[in-house]
Amino acid sequence: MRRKLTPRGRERREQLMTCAARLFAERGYHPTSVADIVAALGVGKGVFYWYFASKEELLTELLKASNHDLRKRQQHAIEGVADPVERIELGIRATLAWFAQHREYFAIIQFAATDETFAPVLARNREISIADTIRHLKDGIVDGRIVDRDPELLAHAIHGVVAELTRHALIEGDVPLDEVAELCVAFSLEGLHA
Amino acid sequence: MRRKLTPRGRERREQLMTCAARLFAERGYHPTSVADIVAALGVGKGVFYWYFASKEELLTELLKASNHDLRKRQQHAIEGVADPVERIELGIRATLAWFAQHREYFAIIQFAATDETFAPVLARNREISIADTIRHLKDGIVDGRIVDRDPELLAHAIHGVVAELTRHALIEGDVPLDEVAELCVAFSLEGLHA
DNA sequence: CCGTTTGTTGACCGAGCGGTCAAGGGGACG
DNA sequence: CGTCCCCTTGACCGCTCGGTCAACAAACGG
Repeated sequence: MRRKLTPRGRERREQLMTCAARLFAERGYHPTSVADIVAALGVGKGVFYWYFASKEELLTELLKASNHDLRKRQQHAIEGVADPVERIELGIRATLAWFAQHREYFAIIQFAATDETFAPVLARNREISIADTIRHLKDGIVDGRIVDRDPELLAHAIHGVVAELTRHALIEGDVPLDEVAELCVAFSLEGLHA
Repeated sequence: MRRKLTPRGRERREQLMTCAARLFAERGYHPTSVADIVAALGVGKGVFYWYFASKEELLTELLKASNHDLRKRQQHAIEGVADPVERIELGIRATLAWFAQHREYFAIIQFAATDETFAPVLARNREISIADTIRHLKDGIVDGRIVDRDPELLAHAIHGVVAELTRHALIEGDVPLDEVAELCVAFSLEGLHA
């Protein structure tokens, strides 16, 4: 494993990450061997360990990079919008749109949550995201537009709706994404109430 | 592996399942070896393969048995209640109460969802549960008490809220379960609306 | 008291894993 | 051309895994 990379090296590293992400998503982390990853790229095993210290480190990098990318997209989506309820809505839509473009990561993240080696990384990612949501919720509560309940629990509830409906939309290919996003927002704002 | 078991045999089988469930929850499925399981029980390796054809079969049995138990509890909870909204509420509370008593299974189920070997079993369990919820939702929609939106998506939304808040309540030990159940119900019924 | 069935043991096996490393290619630069 | 250094190779290592099996113990019915 080396730290300084030439442009060529940086590309290889990215190839490895992309390829590994696809395989992890398809077959799972443990069942995918390092040999599988390098074979899929048609290179020798040493290449892997030139760019990563271990299989474990690769997944950690994958989790960090994907979360960074998602977060960037969310922030870009709500940029310049003041209304807290609207910010929540735009955040939800951005999240769904991101996962639609990076389907592989859903399975990977879900696995990582079950493995105590990676759970900490994921927990940190989630905490940040929850904290963001809590901020908007508090603003909305102050404005009297959002029900006055524990913002942390509310934030988790929203995350739950988004996560499960994202999963459903990604697996059942026939559900139009817009419709799902619509319902995520509507359900979060109004619940089942007629 | 044998099919006919004496009472003594049935007890051993249960010991293995309980023990394995604990280890799977603590360390994960793949990282827990069959040797670990039998060692934790202080028996030889042959015992495992007397009761189960494979490690895979054990987890499948675990998933089926746990789902059967949860479902029994849900049905018992809503038994004799006619009102659809109330049935949904009682179902949610029963689910949370069951997971509070069987914490191990949350991690196990979450892992199983990420492994294509076990995903089908889990998908079937979920389908059944979603179908139950859909029935109540449709009743509520007919009554005009529930918003007229796609019941399937609504059912998934409810499941998402319950799953995520259950996870949060189980991991953050300090959140009182009643309060979480309360919010699950309130959020599902009214959303964020003030 | 013996035969049968049920349950248990732990050494053993082949396979596959994550990870190492000595050796060698090839582009850039003098 | 020589000589760096980045990158690549793939045989190899130690180890653990899921799973097998011949032998044996314990319980039970007759």
